[in-house]
Amino acid sequence: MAPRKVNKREKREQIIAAAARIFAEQGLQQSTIANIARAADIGKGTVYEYFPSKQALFFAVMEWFQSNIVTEAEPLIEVNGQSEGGAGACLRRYIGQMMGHNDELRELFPLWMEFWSAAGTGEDRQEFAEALRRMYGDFRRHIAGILAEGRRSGEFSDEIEPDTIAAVLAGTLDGLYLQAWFDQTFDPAAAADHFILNLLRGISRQC
Amino acid sequence: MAPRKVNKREKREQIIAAAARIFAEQGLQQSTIANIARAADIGKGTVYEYFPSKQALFFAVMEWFQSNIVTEAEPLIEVNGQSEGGAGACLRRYIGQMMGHNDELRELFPLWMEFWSAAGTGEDRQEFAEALRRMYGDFRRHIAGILAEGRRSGEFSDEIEPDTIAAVLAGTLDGLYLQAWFDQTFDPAAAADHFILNLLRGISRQC
Amino acid sequence: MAPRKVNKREKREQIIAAAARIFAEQGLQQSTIANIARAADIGKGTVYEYFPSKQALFFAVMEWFQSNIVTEAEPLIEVNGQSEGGAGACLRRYIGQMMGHNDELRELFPLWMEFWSAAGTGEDRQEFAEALRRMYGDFRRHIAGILAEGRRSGEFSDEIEPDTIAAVLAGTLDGLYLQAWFDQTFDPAAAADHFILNLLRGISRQC
Amino acid sequence: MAPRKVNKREKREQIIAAAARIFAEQGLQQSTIANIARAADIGKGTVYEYFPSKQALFFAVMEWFQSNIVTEAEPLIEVNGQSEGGAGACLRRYIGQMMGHNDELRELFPLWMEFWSAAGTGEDRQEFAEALRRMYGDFRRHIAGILAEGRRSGEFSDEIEPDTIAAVLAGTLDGLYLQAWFDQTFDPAAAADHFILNLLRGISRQC
DNA sequence: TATGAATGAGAATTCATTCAT
DNA sequence: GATGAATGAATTCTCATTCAT
Repeated sequence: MAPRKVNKREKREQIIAAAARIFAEQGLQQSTIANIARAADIGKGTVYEYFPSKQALFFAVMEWFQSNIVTEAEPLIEVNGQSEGGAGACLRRYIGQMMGHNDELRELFPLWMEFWSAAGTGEDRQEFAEALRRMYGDFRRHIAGILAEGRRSGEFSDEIEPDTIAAVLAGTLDGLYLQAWFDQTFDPAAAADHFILNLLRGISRQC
Repeated sequence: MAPRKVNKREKREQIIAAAARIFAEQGLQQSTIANIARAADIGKGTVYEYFPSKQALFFAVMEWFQSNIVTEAEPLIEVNGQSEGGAGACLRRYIGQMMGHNDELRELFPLWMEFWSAAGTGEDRQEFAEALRRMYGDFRRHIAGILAEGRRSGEFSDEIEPDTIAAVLAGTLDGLYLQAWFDQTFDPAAAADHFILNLLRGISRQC
Repeated sequence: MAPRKVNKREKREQIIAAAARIFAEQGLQQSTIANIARAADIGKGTVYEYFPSKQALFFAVMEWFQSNIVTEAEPLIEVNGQSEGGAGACLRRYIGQMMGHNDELRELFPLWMEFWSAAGTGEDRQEFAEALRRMYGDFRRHIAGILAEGRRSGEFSDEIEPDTIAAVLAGTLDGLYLQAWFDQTFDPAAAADHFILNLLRGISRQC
Repeated sequence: MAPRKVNKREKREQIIAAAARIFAEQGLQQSTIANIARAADIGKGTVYEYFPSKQALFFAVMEWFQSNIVTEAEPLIEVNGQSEGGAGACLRRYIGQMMGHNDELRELFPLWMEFWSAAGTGEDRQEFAEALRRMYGDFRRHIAGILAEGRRSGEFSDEIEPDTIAAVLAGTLDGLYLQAWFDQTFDPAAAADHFILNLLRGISRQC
């Protein structure tokens, strides 16, 4: 009455993980379903048991990426918000966390470029752009929250616009990774910290 | 003696311009040689008289992009470097120039994403990465030059690392465009200015 | 002793009925085993417990169709053969019966086209052609029997060839359904009757 | 300035002819573009230079079939309508012509079955049904014209309905071919003639 | 030099069938 | 017996590239 018992959820994750690796290595276009299936150690057809199309699989990878990476840093804020060292310290910690992802994720960075590309052109760009908007939205909100808190507490100048700065910082982190990708000698975490320190000085009230 | 030499160069440019438009609209993958040829108002085979392959054409677009866009802001520095308002004002002007490109170039922005994608994955990524490195290098050098000048003149703090901040700023501008691409309500030029003002305050000596 | 014997036969019928519906709706090619299984409310694998292949299932549908439809009109002849109104009236009734099938069967008409297609081309066409030959044979024999009876009794001309006319009439009925299928305004039963009346006049002795 | 010079019209016909052969031999489904291309002695991709899809090619075959076969008999009527032997003789000639197509066309008969199948089920059935309607319409109109002429001239009974009889006869011819397909011993032309003679007797005034 | 007709390698996707449970 | 997860053969269609004219 019952066929082979598999954990569909788990297998789905397994395929996504394999696909993420392949997509990161070869790009969306060069990655073939055959490659991905081989990497996931399953048959080509099996991929289609879990995802209706290559595009859908790519989108699933994107969502998986979001939950694993962007969301990962969230706890840092809620808990430590004002406690240790104020908003400035919190911001440094948060940015540091974002830049210091483990190596596995670092290897997946080219995925970002594929996400951008997918959102920039192509049939389903709206869908991809929307997903990216959501990712950036999360991030912006976190940063803006910290900045607003700092402004409210008097740590930061009244004149700063938390939303604007948060948006720019979101872009900054992307750009840092990008620089690091193209210039292997570049240390994005250290650069980010130096930069943030100067920025913090600029937005501090006592400045 | 060489009756069509000019013609050749012109036609090459014409193809590149058409290709840039198509690549920006449809992405590298979706753009077909047929489309590009049609957009350039020539035959498919003619494209191959000027470029050995699609890949090579894409690369040529990249180089054309660099000369047209990145380099465009260069004069601003040399000429106005220290003259009007010091290094801070110069930096603002330079960034403003970079963010304020005309509409034609704005429409070509998706090309960036394609460049990144090409440099992140794929067979010839090294070549593309190298080209991007060069583009960013130009930019970094300009910014670092302004910052170093400001530091030398005493306008900026001794502790700033011009190269690091320049690298981060390069990334920031990319990120700003990206934010604007995904969020149509976002004004990258205004955001950049607000951000830069705060940063300048942070790196100023008197702070 | 054989606790599920009946169940087996019933389930087989259930699958055939579902398959007939799906085949009629979607055609042999477009119908998937998955669709059929779903329509029969069983698992995909279960279909293979009852039929060795899709082709075999299709063939089973064909045989089921024959027993349900073609054979259905048979009793009309044996019983009423000469009794009511002679051979001519009998022929009209028989044809009328064939054209007046209930709606369920009318919906299954596209199956005929699939049968033809299967018998016309493809690997196993011989097998399908043989089955169709049998179906048409039944029908021809019925008609030829009526015609021969009418000739014997003097109702029809001596010169008619019952087998030939029966064969043509078999084709005529197919063609009528076909016309009706493509032209929804066409009433095949009425047309058949008008036609048969004229034909009967032509084969009558007194003509 | 000018590439390889080919007669596109001719090549199109060549592909259609090859496709018709393959479709007739193997059926729509079993025929692959690869087979067709091989039969037409061209590359796979070339097929797509002339037809956007397999479906479209099949449709083109259908239209080609119509112009070659149905239309072929048309001249017979206009010219000989009443001249030689009256409407009855004309009808016999016309039907004879339809049944007596040359061998090449006879071999293509399975195409009909594929046309029906395509029109009975599948995505684009409406389009195919419409095309068949048109073919049958031509045929019906020819026959009905002859019958109406015969009725007007007093050769046929006033009570016949030319349109109805024409519709049934259209179906009859289909059916005859079908019978002949399944029963190789059956001579459709002879059978048709015997049948038509009896029918003509039935619709004649003096009967 | 310019062209576009021809090509075939390659990729996504489908689905009948198998088989472990 | 019943099931549906897994599979890969097979097929359609795309498109960069070649080359005869």
